[in-house]
Amino acid sequence: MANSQFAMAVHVLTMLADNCDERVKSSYLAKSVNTNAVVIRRLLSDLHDAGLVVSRTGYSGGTCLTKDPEDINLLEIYRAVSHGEVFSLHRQKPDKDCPVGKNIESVLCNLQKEIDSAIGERLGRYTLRDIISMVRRGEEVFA
Amino acid sequence: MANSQFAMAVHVLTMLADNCDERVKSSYLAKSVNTNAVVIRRLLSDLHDAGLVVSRTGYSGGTCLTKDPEDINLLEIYRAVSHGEVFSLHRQKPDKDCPVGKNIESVLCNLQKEIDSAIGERLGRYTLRDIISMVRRGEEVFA
DNA sequence: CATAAGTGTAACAAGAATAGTTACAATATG
DNA sequence: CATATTGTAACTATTCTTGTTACACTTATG
Repeated sequence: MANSQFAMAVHVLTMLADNCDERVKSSYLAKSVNTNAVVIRRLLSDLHDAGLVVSRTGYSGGTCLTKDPEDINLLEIYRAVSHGEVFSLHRQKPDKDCPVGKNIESVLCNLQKEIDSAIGERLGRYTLRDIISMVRRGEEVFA
Repeated sequence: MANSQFAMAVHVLTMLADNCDERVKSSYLAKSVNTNAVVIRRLLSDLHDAGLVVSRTGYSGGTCLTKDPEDINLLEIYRAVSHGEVFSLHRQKPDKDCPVGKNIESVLCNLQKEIDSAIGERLGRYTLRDIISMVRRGEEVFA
């Protein structure tokens, strides 16, 4: 199944950035993302582990960013929620008796790293502040 | 489940490049990749659609490359087998009544395109010939 | 021309990952 | 104490990829 955690994470963090002054509830985020509040809380748990948000339980609980939106870049978000790589290596180990099978994995593994770093470089260019600006510009454009 | 089509495709095409002079059988490829021959034939079908290989049925049938290895770059291979993007957008459409929900998708969609083009740029740097060289170098190193 | 060795592909089962749902303990406010 | 909220476990549902079986069709060869 397609993994939409990064999309949801950016969405959620943008909402939090847009409500820096208050604790935002998972049910509120869930409504905007159009999913279940538990799904949001699981996502927030990962973002918390990455040090991006902090939550409070109980009455008037909710979640806030730990930093200013301009200090959170998309690479951090990507790293916080994405397990795995751009493309996967072989599911079953190739045949070591074949000259190609024997070495193809390490070649692909290096390639994987190179692609990942290219993605990281690109994602690192944008902060949550940029996303907010783009979202707001979109609002004007399509209003 | 993790998608390993690109890894398998590079593996298979490398094998074909290593055996340019003969028609290679799906069972032979399957043994090196360590999977079922039908899985290989399905993959070859995609590669055929992309114009990278040509097959022949019947007795002494099999598959060959359509071009020299130096004329096939990794981006073509990636495009031939990968459906979908680096990260997925929302599974359910976000709430259009929320200012963020309303616009976040188009922002993420543009980001998706930008990341994809970064990947494409990087993959375009390498040809199948480069992969063969790397595989061979690996052979010497670990022999 | 019969047989053997292939590909192409459909149909289905198996496996794995993501997301959705329910339930409930723990926690904080008033 | 009553209420609202998070955190998380457990289970189900959905979706995607891979593996397997089966078989029609194609080609070379004796």
